[in-house]
Amino acid sequence: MVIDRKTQIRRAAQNMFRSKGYGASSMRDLAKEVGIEAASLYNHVSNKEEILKDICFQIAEEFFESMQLIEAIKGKPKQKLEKAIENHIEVIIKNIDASSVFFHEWKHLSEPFLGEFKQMRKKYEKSFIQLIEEGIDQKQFRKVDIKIAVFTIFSALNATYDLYKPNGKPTAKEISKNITDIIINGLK
Amino acid sequence: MVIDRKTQIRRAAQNMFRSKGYGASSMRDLAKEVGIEAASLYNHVSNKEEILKDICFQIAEEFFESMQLIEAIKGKPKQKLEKAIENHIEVIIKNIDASSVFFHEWKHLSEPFLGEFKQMRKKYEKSFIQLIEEGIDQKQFRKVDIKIAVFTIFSALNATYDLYKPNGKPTAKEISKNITDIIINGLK
DNA sequence: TACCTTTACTAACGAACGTTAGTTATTGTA
DNA sequence: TACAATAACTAACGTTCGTTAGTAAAGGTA
Repeated sequence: MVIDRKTQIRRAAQNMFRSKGYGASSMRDLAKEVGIEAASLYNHVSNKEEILKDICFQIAEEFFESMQLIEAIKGKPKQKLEKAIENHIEVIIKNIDASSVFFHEWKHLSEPFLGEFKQMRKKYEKSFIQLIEEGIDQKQFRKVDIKIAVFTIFSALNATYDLYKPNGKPTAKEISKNITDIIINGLK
Repeated sequence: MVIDRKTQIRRAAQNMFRSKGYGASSMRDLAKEVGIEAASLYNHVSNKEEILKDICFQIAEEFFESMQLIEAIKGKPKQKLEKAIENHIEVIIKNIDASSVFFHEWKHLSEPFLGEFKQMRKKYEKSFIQLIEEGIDQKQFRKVDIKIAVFTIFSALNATYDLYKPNGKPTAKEISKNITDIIINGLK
């Protein structure tokens, strides 16, 4: 399968930004990875930040889409939360480099993208908050501190980065199942 | 209280590395924050990486010390794990900027520090793994996938960064109690 | 064939980077 | 009072950075 230069640049950037960080990844490094000169990158992207912006916003899009599917479900909060976590982890795994950049490198965006980004993230968090509120209202969940719970869950989902190895064990499903299990049922 | 220049530099660096990242923090920025010229920094530190190294290794030291206290306790695994989590969060909160640097900027270390750092972290993780293994053996915990559990817990503890605001709500104790509660008992 | 678009190249720009050299003012100590 | 140490400064170094200008080769289209 042939992939075009822009995609090639994008993939190299995801990988490099993830492993070295945005600031430590130079356009020259990136060009070398792709196999062209640094100046040639500018035939495909307009500047360095655009690459970061595209990565961050595309992943944001994916998270949103997966959440919209959840909100359409007519199920109990517990099932919805389980599904939301599963979807979230799936998005991470399907875009393991890009989503790591999404989580850790967004702060290098400048305005107006930075503000827009933060807003989107807040909206996504709110969806999870509502899910847990619903669950508490319907007595499916204990009466936990919602804000702390949501941030704990979000952080816990980031374990995926340390756990997932392409084409290896544990599989995406196993990771998803186990993390969900710990969040819902705890260790005890 | 008078604090010496080196401490002043260290604190400014912790704060700047955390908010902008190591790569995006220049010695000139740092100097400005301290109120001196960039060159003057070199009267107090030998180079930029040394600052990062000192921050990372000092926090590593604190995590280790807190874990040694745990291992000396003669209690049940569940209590030990609870105490370990509590201590861990306490170290984070007591060094909120520095520990954030510890978690996110260590990758900018070069050898031999990088290798040494990774080794220390692995050792610390192993302590948690043993705690959970013990708990499963003694049937205080369910039979979860240990590796996934530990990484999930570690990640969950990082929620502290998003939750803790100096001299505000929620307090360190509240954060610690709630996160521990979710990890041990789950949402259900 | 003639032209346009695409994509690569080399060369270079100005800015910022970490760091060093050399100097000076201040302070503590003999 | 004389000397040494400390910590600040200015100036500059060589390097790397993101990016632009200008050009050439290749391929598609009229």
